[in-house]
Amino acid sequence: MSAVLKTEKPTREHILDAATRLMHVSGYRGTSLDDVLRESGVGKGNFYYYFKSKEELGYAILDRLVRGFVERTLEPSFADPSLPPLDRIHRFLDGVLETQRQRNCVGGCPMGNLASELSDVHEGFRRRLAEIFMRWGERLTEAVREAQSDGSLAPACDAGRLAQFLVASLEGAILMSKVTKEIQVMETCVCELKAHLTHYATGAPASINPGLGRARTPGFAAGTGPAQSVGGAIGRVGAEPPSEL
Amino acid sequence: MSAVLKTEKPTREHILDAATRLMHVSGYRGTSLDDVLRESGVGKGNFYYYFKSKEELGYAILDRLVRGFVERTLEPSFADPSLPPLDRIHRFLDGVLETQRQRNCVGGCPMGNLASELSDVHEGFRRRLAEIFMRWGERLTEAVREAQSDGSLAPACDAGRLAQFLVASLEGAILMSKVTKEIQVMETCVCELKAHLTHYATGAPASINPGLGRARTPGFAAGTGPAQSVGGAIGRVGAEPPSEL
DNA sequence: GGATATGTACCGACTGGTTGGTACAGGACC
DNA sequence: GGTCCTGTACCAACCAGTCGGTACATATCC
Repeated sequence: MSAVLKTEKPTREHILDAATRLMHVSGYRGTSLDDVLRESGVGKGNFYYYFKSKEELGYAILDRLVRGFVERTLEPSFADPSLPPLDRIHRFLDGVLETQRQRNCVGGCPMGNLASELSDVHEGFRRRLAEIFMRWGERLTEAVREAQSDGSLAPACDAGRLAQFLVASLEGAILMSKVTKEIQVMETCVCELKAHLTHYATGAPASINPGLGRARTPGFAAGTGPAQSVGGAIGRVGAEPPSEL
Repeated sequence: MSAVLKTEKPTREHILDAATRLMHVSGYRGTSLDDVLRESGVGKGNFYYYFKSKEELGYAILDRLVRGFVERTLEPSFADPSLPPLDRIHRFLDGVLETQRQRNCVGGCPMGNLASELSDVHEGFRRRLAEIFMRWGERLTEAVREAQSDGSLAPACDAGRLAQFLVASLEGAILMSKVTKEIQVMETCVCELKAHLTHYATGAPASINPGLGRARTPGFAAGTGPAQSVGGAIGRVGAEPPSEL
């Protein structure tokens, strides 16, 4: 023991880690306090010392989640000065895709999940989530504007609306690859979104979608069976969660 | 009373109606059996006469939901011979948008909600949902192909991938307008999707997004507050549910 | 420096209520 | 009288949240 490093890892952080992991897979309602306590090894009384309710735990998770997302995914892409503005957007899209690939399509977007689960049932969560998505959209808008003043995107295009569309489509893409458990769905969507951006490029005559993708992915072709879930991937997330979203 | 019309409305249907309504807003886990029983006025023993478990009730809801969606939204759009193929796709997109508008952005897509809530937690639901989205995508693929052979969409474009993208983006758009409670978000996305299709048109030089929308909607512009929820819209769905999705 | 007090961190039993599900008795209709 | 329905009483498991109490390090006072 001794006083070598007193702050080994504060209990509050332990709770947040466990709860974030569990709720990412099972949702807010699907995760009981007892689950969180068991997973984190913290007693009940201790939990209520740090959080006054499950609701407040949820808020704390959301706060930490969005901070991690901004720091680890959003800003590293958009604030990279070595990349041309349009490439920064591409890198962002690829980043989100890679996160889903690393997770084997398990969990989806934690913010999107909470939005789906709680928006119509808990106004406090709804408001916070709406604000999170708005901020995300605003940051993307900025990135689009940079690409416009750089000349790689047409200035006539409404940056805010395009950004809104990108956010929504990404969320949908994550959800669809979560339900099909096929990363190919997300690959297709990201590729299609890049094509959409390209179409707004200043002088581009527009390329056509199959040419942009990797290795000719299937899409909805013949009536082959769906899913064939990745062996035991359900509920298993590689040890340390790679990163948020 | 009397035998005028014996099948006034079978109990099973009553249960399904109530459960569908409740789960659309509160989700699968957020809706208890007691809620369903209270809402439908059916006793517990009676419920378990028709359904052997809550899970089976969920499956039944899903079956009815997808049937309704195909009959009331998908086919009326895609099977309309009076419309040129590309317009059929537009009409479908508009239909989904209108449904959300009528619902005041409450509920979102019931299939999308279940997918988000259960995909990583219940393999049976996940498989069924994946198949539903696949069938939906296949029907859209067909529609895209018709537009291709008609000449209004470029034949080089991969119909399956485009359809997959449309489904995912629509789901994302519904989710985002559910969380922001602003139909404008969905309007923007639908408009952007139409533009995306236009870009794949055979000879089109591509129009730019603001020109396609209605009345110049805001997007992510200044840092104005979000949401400002529609007066009392939360949880309120206009008497009879207008239609599914 | 020793007794007293205070604040932080923690524990696990307990409460009242809800959950999905069962058992079973009685009614309606043929 | 038997099959098809239906209402009610009941169950164990689980839920979020409360409670009384403990351990301990640091301050306060004499």
